[in-house]
Amino acid sequence: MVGQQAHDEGVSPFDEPALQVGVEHLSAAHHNAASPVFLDERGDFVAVGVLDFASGHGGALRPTRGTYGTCPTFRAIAPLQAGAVHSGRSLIPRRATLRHCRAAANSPPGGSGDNIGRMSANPPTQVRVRFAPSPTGYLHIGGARTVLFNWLIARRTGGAFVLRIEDTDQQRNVADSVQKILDDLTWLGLAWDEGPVAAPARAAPARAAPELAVAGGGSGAPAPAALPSSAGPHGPYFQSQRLPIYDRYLDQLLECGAAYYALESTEELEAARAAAKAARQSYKYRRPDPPPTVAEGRAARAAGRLIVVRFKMPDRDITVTDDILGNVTLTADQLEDFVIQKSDGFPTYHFACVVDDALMQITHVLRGQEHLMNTPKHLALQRALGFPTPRYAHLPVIFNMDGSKMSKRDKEKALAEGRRPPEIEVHDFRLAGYLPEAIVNFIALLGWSPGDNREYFSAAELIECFRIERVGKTNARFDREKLLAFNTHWATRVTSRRLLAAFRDFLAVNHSPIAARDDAELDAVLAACAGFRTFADVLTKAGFLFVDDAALVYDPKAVRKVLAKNGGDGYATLEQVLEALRRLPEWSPAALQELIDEVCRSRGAAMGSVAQPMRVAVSGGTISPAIVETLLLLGRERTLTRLERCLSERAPAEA
RNA sequence: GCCCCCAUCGUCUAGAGGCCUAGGACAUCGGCUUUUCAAGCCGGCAACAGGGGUUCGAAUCCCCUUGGGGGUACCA
Repeated sequence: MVGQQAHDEGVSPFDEPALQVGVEHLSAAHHNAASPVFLDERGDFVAVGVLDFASGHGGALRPTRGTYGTCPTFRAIAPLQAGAVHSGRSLIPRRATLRHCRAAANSPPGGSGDNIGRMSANPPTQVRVRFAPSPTGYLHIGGARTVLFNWLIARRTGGAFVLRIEDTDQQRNVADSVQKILDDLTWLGLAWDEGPVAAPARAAPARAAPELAVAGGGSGAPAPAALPSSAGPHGPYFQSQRLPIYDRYLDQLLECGAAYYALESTEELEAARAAAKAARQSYKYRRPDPPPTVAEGRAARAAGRLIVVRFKMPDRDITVTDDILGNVTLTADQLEDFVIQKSDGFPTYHFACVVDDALMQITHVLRGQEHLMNTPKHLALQRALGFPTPRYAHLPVIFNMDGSKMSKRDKEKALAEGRRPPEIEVHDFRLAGYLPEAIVNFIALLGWSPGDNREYFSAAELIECFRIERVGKTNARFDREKLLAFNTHWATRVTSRRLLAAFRDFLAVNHSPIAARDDAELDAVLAACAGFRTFADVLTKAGFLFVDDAALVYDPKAVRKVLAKNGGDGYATLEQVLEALRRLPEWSPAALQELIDEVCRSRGAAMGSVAQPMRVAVSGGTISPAIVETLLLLGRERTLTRLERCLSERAPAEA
């Protein structure tokens, strides 16, 4: 209708008065079909708009409320524009570009309602997402980000978040690592709806109200088997327990000729690759012609040969439609017949993943960008098996600040070089004293942003705000300083009850004897250390409370600088302080403060030259809570004991 | 080598052809506060990788270059 007509004329037929002004003045301005310029009543230049008719897709203007311009496809985004108000000189709609115009035009009207935006052009009855780690260790922080985004989509849409363990590589599987991953996820508060059933947590629960990782009534005790059991309607959720399922589909492919046994040995293939490399040619597996028959393959296996099954990659280009990256096409010559079953009978990742995604009715696949090149394989497999294709979104990668990949090997390297190992896996951050709230908030911002200036988000707020279309394409670097700032923030935002629970978790995972202290004491410590960056800082600042008076170690540098210098002035101060403290009738904040003030006055000294000697004497170093807090926490007896001990062990004075 | 993806302050990012003299946050640098370490408050510095093109107008669209990343397995 109007749109098409406008397209032909190259001028927008506006139907609202405000817009007609622009049209009337159009002739006065420089304009042509491709770039009209609009003037306001006074003839001032106001706007705007680019119509790129030449390249075949319109673009248009939507200068004021309720109408839009020329591009037929533009109509599709009208719902997005509803209610938009423009003021001032600019009449450019904020969120309408050709790019989006096109995307929206391809979606059925009304398809962007209460779902996850671009990822649900065809809203399924239920969104089902999954995280599919292979059990090789603790959960990597990058994996945590992938989990988070999946989880957010599931929670936002009321869909299901499935956890599936991809343990098809028997060499790489690490014992106990499934439980570790489960623990990490639980600690982060990212509960799965279907998947392995977690064993009881090994440390005190960190979340105030952790969502429990049991679905489908998985109330029983963990199975005594090596692997935890699964709960959910599409289980088991361990690929190693699904071998018969893969075999069934494999036979189907073999029988219809879509796959074949490939007889080459690993050595032969390696030699062929090496030869291609030596000849500076790119290697591509060449399908035997004709390929071995199924009977030949089975006979070879029966004879003990280690052979694989390959999938016949169709000889055509394959385009991946990615909700973050757009369309990515791989040409036929880049696609080769790939292995779907290894010689040990296990499926490869590609095969198991496709079969399970289909059987588990996964609708959206969000995974790391390292999987982008795998997707054409998966698409072809889905087509051959008659499976639907889920929507895909490949997430940008997370790197170290120096641009290297964040790898757990970084930890070993640092240790070997005598540096403090960096936190790489979720568990490392837990041990280091971070709050899961801060981790979740921080990693959410790695690749995603809400579009406004907000940065602090609780999990609930993330669920509300997160949209896949706001995930960027660029790789991010992991800025530990910023994480620290987020942790500092969250430590002051969570309730004291929650903070205490998290602190207890920190103490428990670190096997700290302090975990035995009672709530009141730990609460007081936490309060005195307010402003701390991590729980580890709490220990550096208040750790002196938890050692025996006789075992307190004095930092020689602190003693020298604060007590012994200036002819032992610090010690002199201490003697006076000790004397006064002994006579202090009441161990209260006010009384202590008054006492310290009095010592300052009588000595004509600044607060610092009284408080610091005291701090060193009772804590052994220069770092502790505010001095009154410190004395209160320590109590009268221990304070006096430590002051006496400090004076009796007096170091030689320095000038 | 070949294929693919990406490119705004040091870092995470906002940016949807004219709201840009490019915004926010972290870091950093000043200042305030001060009893140490933190925290807090105020302020400053700081970016469109380069080159072409399209356009009246480009951070934004196109091309090339450069840089970064990924893939090129019987790993996932």
